[in-house]
Amino acid sequence: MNSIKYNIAIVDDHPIVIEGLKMLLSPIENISIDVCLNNGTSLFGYNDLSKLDVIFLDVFLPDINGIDLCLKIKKLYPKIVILAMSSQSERSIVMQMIKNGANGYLLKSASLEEFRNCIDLALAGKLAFCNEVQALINQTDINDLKAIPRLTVREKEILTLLKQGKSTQEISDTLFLSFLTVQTHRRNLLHKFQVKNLVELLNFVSDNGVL
Amino acid sequence: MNSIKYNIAIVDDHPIVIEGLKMLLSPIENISIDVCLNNGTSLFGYNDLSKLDVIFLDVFLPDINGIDLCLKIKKLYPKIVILAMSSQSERSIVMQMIKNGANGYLLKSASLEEFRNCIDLALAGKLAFCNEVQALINQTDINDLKAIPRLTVREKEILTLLKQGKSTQEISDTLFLSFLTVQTHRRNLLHKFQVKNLVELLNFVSDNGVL
DNA sequence: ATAAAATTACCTGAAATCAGGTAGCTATTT
DNA sequence: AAATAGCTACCTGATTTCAGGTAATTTTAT
Repeated sequence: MNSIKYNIAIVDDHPIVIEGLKMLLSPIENISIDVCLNNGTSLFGYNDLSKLDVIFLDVFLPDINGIDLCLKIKKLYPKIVILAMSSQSERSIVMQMIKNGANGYLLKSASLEEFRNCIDLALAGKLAFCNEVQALINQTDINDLKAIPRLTVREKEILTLLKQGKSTQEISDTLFLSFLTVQTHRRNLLHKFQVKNLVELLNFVSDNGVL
Repeated sequence: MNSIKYNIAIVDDHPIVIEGLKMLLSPIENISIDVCLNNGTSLFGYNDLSKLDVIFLDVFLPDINGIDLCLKIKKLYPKIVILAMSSQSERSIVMQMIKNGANGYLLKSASLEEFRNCIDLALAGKLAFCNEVQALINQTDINDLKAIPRLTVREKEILTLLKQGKSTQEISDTLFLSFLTVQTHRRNLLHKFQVKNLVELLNFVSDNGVL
């Protein structure tokens, strides 16, 4: 056997999942698990990032949004195959992940056969989805028409505080901004998301994993 | 070595987690993994249930609530050690699980060392928690002092609509009530839950599984 | 049967949100 | 150098929420 070895990285904040993946990947001969990380930022501290062929990427990480992380990696190294993993199967998240260049999407509830199939497909350079996600992709959903707006840093800050139940006054106090400025940001957020009040905004945000 | 072998069962709907646990448990000599299941009901179809010593039990299962399942198992076989596992660390859930007889609670984000420690502790018949959960248990939480108020039927109806982002006017229209009546109910809800605005109310409701 | 709880509804007034507009300043990109 | 995007801040006015009170009617429980 002189076949090329694929260099693999696993990024997941659940050590137990990393172990499971190792177990799953160990019988496959032409791969080597180079590095396992439990957060997103340390990936950029990894020296041999450019040498990686495949990254197993958890969508929900403690530090960085997996969706944004995927885009960052792909911008730097478009050739790296990214296989997204998560526990929940929210259509919008799957779609965003694919839009950001992910080569596949696996639910952690997928069977071992599905995992193996997806790994094979991904190594072969194809898009790979577990059954449940595949079904999700096939159905055309209404929520897709409503694109998820891109938020600025300030807007994210304010949105986070709104989520905690803070009032405009409290937000302006904590961020050292004018009351009127915060009002403007709130209005812009409602407008961007096409919703009519704060609760609808927060519902959309949590349903679509915006933050 | 003629030490007694512990009979272990793993109940989790994520095959990858089962693999991870197998990997983790495999080096430990005095245990044998008897059965791995991906749902709760099939546990009762398992013939040698009474012979089990330890069950690793996922809290969120597709068919049965892990909290209820724990109680059922403990009623039938109080001697079986149950180690609960979940991804989220919600205090109320951890507390309920312990109340229902669980011998430990592990987050899937716990380190491998924490897993090993907890397994050792549990096998020794002690309560076992990962660090994060232990911290959760130690802190006397404000939410505990704040007892969950009992809601009337009407209040539940209105709360459900508020959760959907409906305004007072919309609620009064859908429930055929006066605008002023709905206002009164809203005020009563805010007062009952000791919160200052709608978002805080809805946060409390979803954090404590009120509805 | 009577008490307690729930539901409905109103009044008043303060506070906050929502909606439209404008506008200066800064940083970044082309 | 000019254009674009982001952040800041103000004005006005309508609408909604929040907070206090009272009170009649209906339902539920003892």
